Amino acid sequence: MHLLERQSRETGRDYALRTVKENIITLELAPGSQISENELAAEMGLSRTPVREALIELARVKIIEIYPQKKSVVSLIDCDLVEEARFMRSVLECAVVELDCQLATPASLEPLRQNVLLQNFYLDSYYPETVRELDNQFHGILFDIARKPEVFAQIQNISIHFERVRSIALSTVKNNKIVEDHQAILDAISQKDIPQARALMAGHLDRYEIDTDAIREKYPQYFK
Amino acid sequence: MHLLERQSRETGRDYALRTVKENIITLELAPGSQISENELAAEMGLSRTPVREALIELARVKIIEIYPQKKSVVSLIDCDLVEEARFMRSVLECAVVELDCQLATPASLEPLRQNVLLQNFYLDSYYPETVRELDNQFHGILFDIARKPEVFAQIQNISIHFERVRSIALSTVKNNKIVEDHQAILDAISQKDIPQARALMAGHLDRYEIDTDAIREKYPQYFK
DNA sequence: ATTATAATACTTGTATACTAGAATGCAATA
DNA sequence: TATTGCATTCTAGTATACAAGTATTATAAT
Repeated sequence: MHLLERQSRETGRDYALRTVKENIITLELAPGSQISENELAAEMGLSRTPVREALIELARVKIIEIYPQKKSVVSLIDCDLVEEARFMRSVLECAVVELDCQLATPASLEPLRQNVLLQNFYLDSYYPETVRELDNQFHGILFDIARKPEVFAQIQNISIHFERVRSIALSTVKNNKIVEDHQAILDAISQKDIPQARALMAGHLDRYEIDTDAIREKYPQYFK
Repeated sequence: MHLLERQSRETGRDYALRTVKENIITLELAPGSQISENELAAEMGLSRTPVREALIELARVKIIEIYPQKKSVVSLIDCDLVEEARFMRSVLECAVVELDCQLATPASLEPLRQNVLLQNFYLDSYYPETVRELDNQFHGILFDIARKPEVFAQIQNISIHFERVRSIALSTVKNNKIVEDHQAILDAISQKDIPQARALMAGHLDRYEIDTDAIREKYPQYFK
């Protein structure tokens, strides 16, 4: 497992959660692989308690499955769940960009502009993690402008199914399409063009859906 | 605190979660009141561990706030959060009834019909808990028909903010309006009338929003 | 009387010990 | 050889002990 640096004031539980989550998304902890509270605890230099608390949280969104007294495994990729996550995001994000068109001001759009600039900057540098982080930030800012930060937080829980698939796709799929999408969405919001913004967002999130089949070809053992 | 009956095979954590959640919704654990892992554990006949795990889960949706090494409290009613929960539900439920109009068959609608019949039956009997349970079931069935069960599960997490407000409102607001809404939504789905179904659902969920102000008048100390 | 300080009694966070159940492997027996 | 049974060794669930931080309270000094 790839260990992250533990941040100051970060509780053991938060550290464990962040680490395990990251390793699941990057497939370092592969779909279907067994995980042990004891092993993880030892690797991260923690006791079982904080690790266990983190795993419970991950089990709640079905990204890991806990079989009591038997074992815990990283869930296989479940296309139904990925579709549910996509549906949830798509529906909510489209509603949010509509709010953004109504609520955005030049000032509140500035962080968004900065973000897209950074995305363009890192596009050719090949830092996949940074690109993914900026992508997440972009969407998070949209929820902030719409004053729905907690909705975004809740979406992110189930979105891990989505992100795991996406992290595979990012290596093979051109990121420039994604950044172009973001730029176009930003422009539509600036012009307060609600139908256009909604359509662009819907198309943007659809991009990831298409990739699923290709990934399944490549890694069939990762799928349910 | 009002103790529930522990179900067979229910883990201590699930029992604690169910109990605390119920007591928060019914205001038995009032907004703003301090809670202690030790006290709760003693009351429920458990140790701190399963209780603590339940509280962590509730803190994740901000229905309780944990101040490390200080205390934990039941969150005051936060109108912004209630609005976010309402927004999330409204947007997703409207999208789901649209799917229902497309996917529903006479057979798959049968559970929904049964549910509405039961709601009418209990309407005059004054079992507020049963009515609330049937209400939840109604909405859950809509998500099942649309094949989005996990989305419903996730919504329910944040919806506790909503439900807490609703549980106060139910005593004062006429339930028959709600059951009438449900009947009308069911009819619209049967007729595959998408615009009507969406409009009815939106109006249905709006009912709860209106009540918030009245409750605030009555229990100002419960609000942030 | 008031203020400062120290003791103490709480809180949650973490580590560890113990319990119960399930799987595995080995040995004994048919 | 095949099968049964027991022991070992996993697992997660729970209980408890301890650590670290905060608030309160009491006591003592000014």
